[in-house]
Amino acid sequence: MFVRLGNLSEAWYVFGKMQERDVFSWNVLIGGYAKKGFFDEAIELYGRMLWLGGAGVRPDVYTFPCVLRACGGLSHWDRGKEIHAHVLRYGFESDIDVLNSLITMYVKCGDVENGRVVFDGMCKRDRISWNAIISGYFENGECLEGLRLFFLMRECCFHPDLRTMTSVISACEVVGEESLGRAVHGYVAKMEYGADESVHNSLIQMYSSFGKWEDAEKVFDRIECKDVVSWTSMISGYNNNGLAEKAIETYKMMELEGVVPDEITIASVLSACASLGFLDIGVKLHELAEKTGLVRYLMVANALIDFYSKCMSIDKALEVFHQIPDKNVISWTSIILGLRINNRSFEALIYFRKMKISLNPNDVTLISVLSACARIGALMCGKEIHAHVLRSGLGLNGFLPNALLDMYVRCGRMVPAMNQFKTRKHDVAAWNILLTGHAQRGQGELAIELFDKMMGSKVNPDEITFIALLCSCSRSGMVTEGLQYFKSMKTEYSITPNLKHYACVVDLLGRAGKLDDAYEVIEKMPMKPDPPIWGALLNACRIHRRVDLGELAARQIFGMDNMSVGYYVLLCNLYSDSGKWDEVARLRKTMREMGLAIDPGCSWVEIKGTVHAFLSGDTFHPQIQEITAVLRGFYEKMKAAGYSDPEKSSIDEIEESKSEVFCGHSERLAVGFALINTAPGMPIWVTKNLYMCESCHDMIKFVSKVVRREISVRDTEHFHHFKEGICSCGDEGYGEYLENEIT
DNA sequence: AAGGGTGCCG
Repeated sequence: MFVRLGNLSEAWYVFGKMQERDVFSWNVLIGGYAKKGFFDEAIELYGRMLWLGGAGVRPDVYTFPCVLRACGGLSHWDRGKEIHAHVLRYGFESDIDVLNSLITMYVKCGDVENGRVVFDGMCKRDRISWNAIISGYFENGECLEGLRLFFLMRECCFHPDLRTMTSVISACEVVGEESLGRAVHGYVAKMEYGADESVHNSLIQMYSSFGKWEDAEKVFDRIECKDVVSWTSMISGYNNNGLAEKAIETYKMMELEGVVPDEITIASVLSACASLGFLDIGVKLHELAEKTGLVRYLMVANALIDFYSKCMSIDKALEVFHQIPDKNVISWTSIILGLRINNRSFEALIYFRKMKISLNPNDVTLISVLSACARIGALMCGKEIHAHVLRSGLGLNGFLPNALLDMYVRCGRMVPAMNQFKTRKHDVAAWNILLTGHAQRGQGELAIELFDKMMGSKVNPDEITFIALLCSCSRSGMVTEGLQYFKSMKTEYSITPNLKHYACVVDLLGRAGKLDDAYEVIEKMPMKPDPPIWGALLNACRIHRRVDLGELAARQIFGMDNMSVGYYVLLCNLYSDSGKWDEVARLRKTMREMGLAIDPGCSWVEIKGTVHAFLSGDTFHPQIQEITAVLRGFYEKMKAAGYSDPEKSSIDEIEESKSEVFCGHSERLAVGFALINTAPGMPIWVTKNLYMCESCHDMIKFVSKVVRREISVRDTEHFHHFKEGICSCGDEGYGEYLENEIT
């Protein structure tokens, strides 16, 4: 009685008082513990029964299933094997229930082979035997063998039940058997009792994973009593098919229906908010999770980190991260990636070091860290990860090889990049990474050569391929070629140009001085131009000092309620380059009133494997006195050689520019620091988060000549390679980059 | 028995 009431301690007490304990009383107790999930206790009791039970007490057809279930639940293979021996010793080798539970035990311990041996040895089998072995194969990843047995089951005239069908449906999903999945769906629809929620839920999941979200929707709509799993399956189905808006709509409907979300629902909806940048809805979900206590689930906290990061609220993400008591790999990976996305790659590397103390990074972690290394030119750190990848064998598939390739390309190391490229089969992304590398160096000819090679290798170009290609043409002034490729996108490769391609074309024409043509492209394009398109025009107007058209572009951008500082800076530079100082002052005032802060310039330089970061106007660096002295020395020499400062006042980095002597720009500081801390003659590699200014460009050119060192500065757009007083960009921001490999 | 959080190249 007490067992049935769930009061096990009371039952144990009564059991202890009993004078005579027969098999039945042992069974009741063992079964009670096993059913409640107290598997250790159940196994312990079974042991006592054998030792203390006395001559008359032997395990029977009821005892074995209970204790085997406990072994399966704990994945105690050794114990299970021992009990298998007991089954044979006590003569139950032909009892169907006992053998069925043996199959289940082996399967749960991950040993489907021994389960199969038991199954094959049975002289009679029932539906449960078939279910046990079939779902065993599915659970252990051998879906094909499971499906084979499923067909065999029907040949043997056993009718599968709903449980069988649920596993079969998820097996179809795993092996990607869409037509079989559809057939199973048809079969289920004709089943005697009709399908239940779990069958429908797995159908939703299966169709979603095939990208057939409309079919998933049909199944979902037909479910009469949708439970939390049905709703969540549909939400994540939309999510995985890139329909985050629909995912959020579905969640709202679920709320209206009064279904209570659980931790998985919250995580899925947060993921939808993250991809859409819906800060307010996500914040509400956060509040809900706090109120209901669901934040305690690691999955929810991790989803929150990702959500805040992608909504550019990295400080909130950090707050959530630091509140997690036991962070797992995903928590760390999410915060590292979040810092990377929010332009805080330097800190991302610091978090990676901290993480490694207690946890082993996985492939996704390494991809995120490599991406951070690529942003700040942390070559040594990237190489360290490369070594780790080779040691761990993680790098053979997935995104890791391309992440390594990207890291080498962005760090300017083309030789290891090409080695990385050559060692493996390349997909579109790999080609795109190399193309992007050429675009950054303004190597239009090389980009076209590479594109031809790519076409020769039967890899289909995608939309990103054309962005890289158009970019390369634009930076090299190859207008005709660029326009030709733009046209061929649709005609030859059936890729419809998107907003980004149009932005490239506007840039292509604009940079070449064909400003009116660029404007015409914008006017005639089939979709509504977005801020980056007008931004490309504005930038072209800045280069060619066309105030009227630039103002028109700026009005369009500001009319779209855009809060990005970059466009204000561009307009400001257009005014200052054109000598319109009143307008500059007016615009700066507006910016101050709007509370728009200009991103601080930041440069990084890696010395002996350590990345050093410099902010513009940095005065706190321990070696700042020395750095300033060195730079001042060069400045004096330059002036003596007849150099005069450029007239314009750039507000790219700091408002009160100290341009007369020493502008304090971060790339200068980084170069100065590297000069002091590396051996003479050694090359210097600097990475910067904004564009280089003209005065720094002049100065570094001069420095490269005086100290006879090669200096590379990679800014957001180009690689500048300074050697003997000449820059690879040809002082135009574009030009030939001389490949010069130093590792 | 069914649903889940992190990912390269504009």
